[in-house]
Amino acid sequence: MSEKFALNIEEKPVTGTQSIDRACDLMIRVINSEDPVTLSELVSTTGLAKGTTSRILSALERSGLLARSAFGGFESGPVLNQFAVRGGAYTALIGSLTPAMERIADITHETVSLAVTGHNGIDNIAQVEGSYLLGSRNWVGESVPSHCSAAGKVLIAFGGASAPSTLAPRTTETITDFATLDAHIRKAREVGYAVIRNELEQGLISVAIPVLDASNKAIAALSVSGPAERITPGDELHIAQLMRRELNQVQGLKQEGAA
Amino acid sequence: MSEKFALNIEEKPVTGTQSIDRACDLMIRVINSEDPVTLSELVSTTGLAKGTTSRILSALERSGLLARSAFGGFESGPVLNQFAVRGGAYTALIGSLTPAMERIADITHETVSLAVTGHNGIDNIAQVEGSYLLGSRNWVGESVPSHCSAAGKVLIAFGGASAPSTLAPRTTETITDFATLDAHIRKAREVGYAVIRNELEQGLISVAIPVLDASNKAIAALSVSGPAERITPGDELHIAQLMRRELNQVQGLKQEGAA
DNA sequence: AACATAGGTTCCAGATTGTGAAACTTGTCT
DNA sequence: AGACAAGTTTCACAATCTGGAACCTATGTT
Repeated sequence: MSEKFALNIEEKPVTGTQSIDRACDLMIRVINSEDPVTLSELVSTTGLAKGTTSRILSALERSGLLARSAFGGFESGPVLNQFAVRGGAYTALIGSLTPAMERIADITHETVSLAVTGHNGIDNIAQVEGSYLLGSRNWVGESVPSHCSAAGKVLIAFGGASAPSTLAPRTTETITDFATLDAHIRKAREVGYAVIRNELEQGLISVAIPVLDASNKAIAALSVSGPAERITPGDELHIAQLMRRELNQVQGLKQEGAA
Repeated sequence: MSEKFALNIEEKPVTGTQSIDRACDLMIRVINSEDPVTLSELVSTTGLAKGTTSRILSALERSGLLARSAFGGFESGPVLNQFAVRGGAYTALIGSLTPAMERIADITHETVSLAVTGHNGIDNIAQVEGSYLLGSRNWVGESVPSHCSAAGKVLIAFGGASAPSTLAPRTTETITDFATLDAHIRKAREVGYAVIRNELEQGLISVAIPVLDASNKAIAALSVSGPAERITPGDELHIAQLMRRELNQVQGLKQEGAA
């Protein structure tokens, strides 16, 4: 009944951190950009005053989080780059699952991906290429909406993500109403895997299973993706079973059936 | 002549960013820590008020830069972890030099390291192990002072870093006066490589050459490290020449002899 | 069960701090 | 030279952040 309202309640006032929020916003814009971002670009995209932006960026630079590129513009600084070479927080997870992902890629010849719940959608954190020439490009480091990715659906189904507040369409087949999404989530919870067919991009099929922790909560999603010509509806179950089988070989992830 | 003064002038007033400076400090403490850091720990180490710390950390969490660990405490958040899997700013450099580093390790059997100028010293960003059992441990992600590392000396000598303001001793042989350091820097500039013998740690020898950009400015340093028993003073030149030879094979780094 | 403690969040009055317009540099193109 | 673009600094003002204290809420103790 409260579905109509459930989405708008997110807003909280949150005060006392204006400058920090602005600094975070600037920093994220800089590190998420391929190329260095100039002060003026940031001024025009954020709408902040030029002086304010300059002052904040200088502070971020002083701390080493950001740096000025030799050719002008801001980019990630030594502190963050150093953090990156250490590998971030996902290293252990990626390391333990890579062998399984490689075996799955060997068998299916399709691209195998690992994704986690991110700050704004589902984040792809690792990928192993299949042998087909036609396959997914490398999308490590990118995010996709949870309602139109197989990984997103299983993560929602198994408690690893919450449903998005808006269902933006990506194709004509993207799920755009909550009732349908809910049906897919329930189905995923029932059968243990989720599928997208043309919902993220025309012709792209993806099958995902959850990576569960000791309490059966999803901490990540493992998926196989390929073109509709190769992955038929009849293949979905087999792919899911194959992934489950390989994942069960992996040590130290969960104790099966901790009821 | 002005050497006596040159060191104390660093201090600038810098105002208008108190809260951002504090946020950066907290963030850096969190991401540089192995394990999640709790609010109370941060309160006691920084001396900030509890309420202030809580508010700042919440803002950082809200932005996705930090996150709360499932077991309590703060750790790197999805935005930074995602940045890390994309590889940070050093990916291209590491990728292009890794083959050369592996060949050097094959030939010398010693540990080969790549380092850049960091926010606070020299940052090790990649390493290839030699075959000896006795060798350097993996110090990727760690920093060393520039005056007692071979990488630091060449980076200073070839314009990639500035000399440190204080020369803290690490061993009895660490250079602690600027005149001696200056002599080493000049020598490095002259012969094209730098050496440390017991200056960082007793028994540790390291030979480094600069990785130059198109304008002959050092952007990184390549080094070979091993125990004094294996790397004699007579070996230093050969190691440097070997590294230079392998580095010259690498495409796209610089045009040799650009006036 | 009541109590105590630790770890964290929220509140609020007050002034320190951050703000933004404009002036000022610095560098680049015509 | 002159004009322009990009970035930094200045300054008066008040909005924003501060920090102490009160307030939660688990967890452990008697």
